[in-house]
Amino acid sequence: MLTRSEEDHLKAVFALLQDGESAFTKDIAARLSTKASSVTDMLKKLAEKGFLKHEPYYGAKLTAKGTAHALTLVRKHRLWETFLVERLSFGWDEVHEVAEQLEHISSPKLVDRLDDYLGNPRFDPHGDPIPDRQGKLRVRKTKRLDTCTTGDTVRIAAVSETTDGLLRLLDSKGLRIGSVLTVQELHAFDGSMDVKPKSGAAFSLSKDVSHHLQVESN
Amino acid sequence: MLTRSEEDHLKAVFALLQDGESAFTKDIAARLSTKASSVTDMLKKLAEKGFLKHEPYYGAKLTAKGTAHALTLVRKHRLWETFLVERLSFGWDEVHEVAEQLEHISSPKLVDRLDDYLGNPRFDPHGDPIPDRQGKLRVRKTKRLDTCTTGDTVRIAAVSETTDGLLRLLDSKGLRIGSVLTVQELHAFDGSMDVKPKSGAAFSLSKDVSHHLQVESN
DNA sequence: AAAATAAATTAGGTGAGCCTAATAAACGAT
DNA sequence: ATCGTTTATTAGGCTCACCTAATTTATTTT
Repeated sequence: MLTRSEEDHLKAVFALLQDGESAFTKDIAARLSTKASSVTDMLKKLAEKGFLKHEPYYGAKLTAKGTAHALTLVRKHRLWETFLVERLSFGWDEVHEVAEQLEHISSPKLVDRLDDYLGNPRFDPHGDPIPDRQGKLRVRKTKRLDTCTTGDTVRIAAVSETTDGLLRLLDSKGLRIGSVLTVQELHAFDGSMDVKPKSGAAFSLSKDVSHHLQVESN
Repeated sequence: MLTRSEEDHLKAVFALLQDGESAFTKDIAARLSTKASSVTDMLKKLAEKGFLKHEPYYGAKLTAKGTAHALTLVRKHRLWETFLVERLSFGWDEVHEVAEQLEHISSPKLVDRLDDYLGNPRFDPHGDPIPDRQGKLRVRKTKRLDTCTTGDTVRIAAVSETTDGLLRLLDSKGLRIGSVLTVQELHAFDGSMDVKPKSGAAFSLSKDVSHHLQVESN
């Protein structure tokens, strides 16, 4: 059994590895708002328990066991978010903290029943894929909005950074998962782009925003 | 903010006081499977924080603040049990441990939304009353089955000790909340009684069992 | 390649929440 | 009323998950 803190560290490692390279001590610490030395302690413990490999000074890599456990956490987190939004009418921008607590509830039966109750959803309210019972992640072929070019018409599939600020900004523009929009113009000097939603007036999105929107071709 | 352990101690005190007299150190320790000395520590802390009054050697009494907080815990526990049984098809005898975890999730919004989602139920699957948003407990006038006499026809309203053993025993006899039965004969020598369900053959219930069944007149 | 810088680890300390053992208080029986 | 038993508290110690400060390793700059 893992403690809540151990699970948080495991999830942080998993999340960092998802985004590309190694998970470094300082990045894990930043993500969890703790200090590097605390992270080192934890990495040693998790390595001893067989959830990851810790290469001192070169970060951590997950073992199969660690990946499997991290996926159950992601599964729980996203299922609870789905429950909160779809059944309890929470806004998609206010579910994160609560799901952060709920994901640590330990009851395999509960997770699977919840999954069935929600109709075995494939994606959560942010458009992120929900691992299935076996821990398989179904991925979609998406690209970042900031890699699109003029004329592309795409559907928003996911938001990769779920900060309150970004989520509220999107909400204020009327954007959500599934929104369809066309790229109208690219501004090279600051990376911003003008986009036009299917219905409504065009507006501008900064690079900061478009970088975090995963889209699929329409 | 209270820690999980503090909340567990608070709830134990509340539960003991419900059943009558003072909450003594040893009883709290027994309920939480810890040692008396640990409980003393915790009682001091909770007293300092204003949730209870600790009279050394004479147990603990809750303050208004303590009672209010305990009631929010009871509310959460019973709402989650209701959710698990009514929405996720859990058996009423397998929800306790999970609800024990869920009750510590801290989000007032979540509790109230869940309450609405479930249709503001007044009683949980064990027949115990669910405190409302203001912490008010609606009580029913019930008596224990072992205080009934021959000829009484009553409906099972609640089970006061929710051990797995007792719940399964009831299940095996076909008894549940709402079951109606008639007292047929009392056996003074061991306190057992013969009861006949509305449909089906009569059987015997030990004092141990009838003592924990809260019933209301039919 | 030596020096400066950045990052990670180690060493050592703290508070929370538990424990055991020792002591003190309350209670029940004679 | 005193003795013996039960129960509670205190004293002191342990582990866990954090911290700061010191040290070591890796990387970048010159």
